[in-house]
Amino acid sequence: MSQKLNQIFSALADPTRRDILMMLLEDDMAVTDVAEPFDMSLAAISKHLIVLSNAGLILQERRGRVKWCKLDTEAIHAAFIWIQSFGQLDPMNLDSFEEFLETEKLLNKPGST
Amino acid sequence: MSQKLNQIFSALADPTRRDILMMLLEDDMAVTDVAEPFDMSLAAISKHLIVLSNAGLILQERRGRVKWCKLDTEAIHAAFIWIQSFGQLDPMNLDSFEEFLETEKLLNKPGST
DNA sequence: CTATTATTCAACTATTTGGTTGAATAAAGT
DNA sequence: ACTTTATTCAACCAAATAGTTGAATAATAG
Repeated sequence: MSQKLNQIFSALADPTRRDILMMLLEDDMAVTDVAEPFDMSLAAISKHLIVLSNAGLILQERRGRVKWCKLDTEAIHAAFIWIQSFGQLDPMNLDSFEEFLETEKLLNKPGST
Repeated sequence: MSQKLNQIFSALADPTRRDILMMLLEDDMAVTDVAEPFDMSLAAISKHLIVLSNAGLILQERRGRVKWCKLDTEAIHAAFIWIQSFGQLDPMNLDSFEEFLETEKLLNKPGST
């Protein structure tokens, strides 16, 4: 579980990989097509895709000589849940929650207890 | 912005650092107290705290010879927003959304277009 | 002033990461 | 069969990461 979160967060820590995920939001893609917009070798993209796959952020399925990549929501969901549970952020009221935290920050100076 | 997300996610990718954040959820702590439960040198924890601080996940404030660490919600909020915008996850309806995605998975096989 | 406590710095090490290139494999197309 | 297309493998490299230890700095206590 902790190990899985390690993989998910470190996969998300790379901007190329986040871009890939965004691209896959549009549609499933072959490895070559994923690589196309990047100024980077195909092998490098292939490695990024393996990292994403190991983290459970994408699924890869070979069809003939093409390997299709598609989003897998499982991992992103796990990350989402972790962050959500962290500090009981209320996603429906982020703005007001933010205000609350701003107030907290002012009131709850370190050492004030 | 992208750079900030890099820092936030890679800070969250380490289990020691996630543990530290969880500890700080309880209360603000001095560096030495943060280090106490870990089987690791103080210097190592100090470095982890600097990583968390650089990512904007915590704030550190020196009071006398003690440096207090407290959560900063700014960064976790940014990560939350990124993930939330990703795939338009509706946090209030995660279960039904999950079901939706399961259905999508079955219908939207790669190469089905 | 001296000792103690809290924290960081500096130097070093091992491992991981993100990239490269060229060769290898796999599946079609002709 | 031969060629092209899609992807990965293997070997390599530079930089970053996570840890160590011992010395240095900073502030408080006696």
